[in-house]
Amino acid sequence: MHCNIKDIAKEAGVSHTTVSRILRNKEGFSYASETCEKVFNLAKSMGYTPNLAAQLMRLKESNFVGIAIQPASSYFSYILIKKLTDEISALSYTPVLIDLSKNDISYNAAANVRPDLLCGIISQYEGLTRKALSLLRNYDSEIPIVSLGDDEYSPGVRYVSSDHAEGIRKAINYLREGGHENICYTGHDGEHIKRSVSSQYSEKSGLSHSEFLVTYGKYPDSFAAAESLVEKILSAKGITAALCEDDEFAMGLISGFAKKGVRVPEEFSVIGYDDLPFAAYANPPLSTVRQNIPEIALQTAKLMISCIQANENQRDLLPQQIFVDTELVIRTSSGRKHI
Amino acid sequence: MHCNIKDIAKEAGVSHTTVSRILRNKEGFSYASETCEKVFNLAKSMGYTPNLAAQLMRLKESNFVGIAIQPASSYFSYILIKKLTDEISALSYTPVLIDLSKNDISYNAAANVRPDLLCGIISQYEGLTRKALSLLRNYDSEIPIVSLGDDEYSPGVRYVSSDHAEGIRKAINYLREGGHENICYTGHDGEHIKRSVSSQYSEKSGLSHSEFLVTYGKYPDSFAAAESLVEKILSAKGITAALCEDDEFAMGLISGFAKKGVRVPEEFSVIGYDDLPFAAYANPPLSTVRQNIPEIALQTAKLMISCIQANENQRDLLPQQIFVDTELVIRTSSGRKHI
DNA sequence: ATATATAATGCACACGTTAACATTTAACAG
DNA sequence: CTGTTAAATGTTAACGTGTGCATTATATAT
Repeated sequence: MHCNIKDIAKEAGVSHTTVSRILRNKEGFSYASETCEKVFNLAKSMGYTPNLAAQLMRLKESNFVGIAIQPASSYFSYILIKKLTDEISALSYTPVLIDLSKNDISYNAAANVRPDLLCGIISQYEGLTRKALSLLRNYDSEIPIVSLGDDEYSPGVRYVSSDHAEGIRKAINYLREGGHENICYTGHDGEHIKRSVSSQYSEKSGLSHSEFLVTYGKYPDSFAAAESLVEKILSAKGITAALCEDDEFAMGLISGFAKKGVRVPEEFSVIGYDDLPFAAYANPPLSTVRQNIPEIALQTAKLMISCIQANENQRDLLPQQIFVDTELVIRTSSGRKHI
Repeated sequence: MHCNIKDIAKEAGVSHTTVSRILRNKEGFSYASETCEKVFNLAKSMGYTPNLAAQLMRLKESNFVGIAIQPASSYFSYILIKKLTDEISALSYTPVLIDLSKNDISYNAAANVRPDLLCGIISQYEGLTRKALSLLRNYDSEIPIVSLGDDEYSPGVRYVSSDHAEGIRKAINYLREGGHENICYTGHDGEHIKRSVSSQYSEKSGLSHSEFLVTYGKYPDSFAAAESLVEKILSAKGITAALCEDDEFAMGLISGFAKKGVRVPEEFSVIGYDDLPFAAYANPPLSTVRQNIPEIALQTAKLMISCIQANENQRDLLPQQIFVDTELVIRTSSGRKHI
């Protein structure tokens, strides 16, 4: 059997309180150094580890950080989530993947982890953040939320995001300098869109709203959505370059062009977004806007834990948004306008 | 504040025991239907949810299923893990990502979730399974482990895996029928290899050991590893086709060939493995052996939960291994031998 | 009418931990 | 020698839940 602090106390000839205070090295208490040593040694030799359930019940604060992920996720999301769980673990917190879509409040044995057991929530996009907020309201809980990706609309929710406006502007400027006059921004305006293709970007990045070409309806992934957009792009005469929502979309577009006999980059320039692992190995290798995933994960984890550990006053000092720089990576799928 | 069963009891004019037994609808107790109704209604209107920490402490069994993931993961792993967490959630258990590489036993406040809090562990490959087993031994815990991918060597560990021997055989047979006589199986023999490229498969799938061409050393991903293998393949004269460890490797290989001016599939046939989302949109579209990820996830989750819920006798009846069928998907990166 | 079963409930404790509130001893100032 | 302070430790209660062991009232069997 697994031992507890009372077992150690009995063995050491002290009270279990003493053991608790020494092992958790509570400040404000002075213990004889020999007592401390005895307790530490016994804890080690007896293989003691604290009972997390009891701690949780007593302290009413866990080290579980909930990560709300969307049902259908892109490669980008997966990589980001993985990095994020690593960073959270590294900060001595425990990442728990929570499924907010099924997470109803019920008096039955808890199916999913509920907000009252978590010390913080990281949510993957606006929609989930709203869901999390409404759940928290039911629990009248005050645990902090950090959102991945920009969310201007959820009050009190901090977020970490790539600086998309700047990233898009860099790509557009590059294309314009290459002689492209008619550029479109392409993506999928579905339920699970990663970055909102909204007018806020058009202003910031110098695109007009008419330059947005997006797909609607259900597609299994970005690839399929992109392929379906090819006809639309070709029928809108004069467009010579596309900036895509993500690298998958770019690959789908190139695949669709290939089927129509349109050569990339000779006849059409395509720029992806994210710089996923496959981007450099695609045919042609993808020009793309790289998102700094490790940095996003690190900043998100740090902001989350800071929020958790801060008291109310300190929390006010923490940044409301953190923007992470992107990098334009030029490979072969884009070039100067030829025709 | 969040209410508990005593609050409900007071409101209903019954003892908290009554509330507990009714809400958890314990068999063997008969309660007046009006009492039941009153309690149910109060639980709902007061927004009651059980305190998981207290339940955990009292029952000494959690619904946390630990998922041990390797530090560097492939796209395949990410998709599988996501599906797996969905299935586990659907079965009313809570998936917790655990990082076994850092999970030491310590008397400090538990940094990561420890095995004694989990009701089961799913581990992603052999190496992690061994780590988990050794941790569990320290805790003298008997919680079940299910491994993803075949692991013949860990006693008592059940596993779910694609039938790789059959998958590889199908691909090899297809290539042979296409006139290819010299085929190589390529992959990366690194620390985090997904499927062990070992002699067990050569026998089962009809490949000789000399037909394995693998990379060694550190590479950031399968793509890079594959590119580095191109010279080796070309210098071993006569090889006209390669079956790859995964689709990333196949894409890397094709990219490497392109840089050397070798055309795929005209001069060389490449077959991937997994059928990742990008495979159909690669240029050329990838022939590949599809792994049925949803089915693997489903079977793994079901086996895990069955193990958890089974008593010792029932557990003996559960399958030791489950093999999931693969499917050969022929696209454009492979064809008949031309030269 | 008495014994027996069963429906309907309550009491009190235990799980392992932390914390508020003591208590004892020694040191040290006046 | 008394009063005060600090060092070093202990007592006890509490967190919310589930369960073993009662208890009461009612129905049914003999």
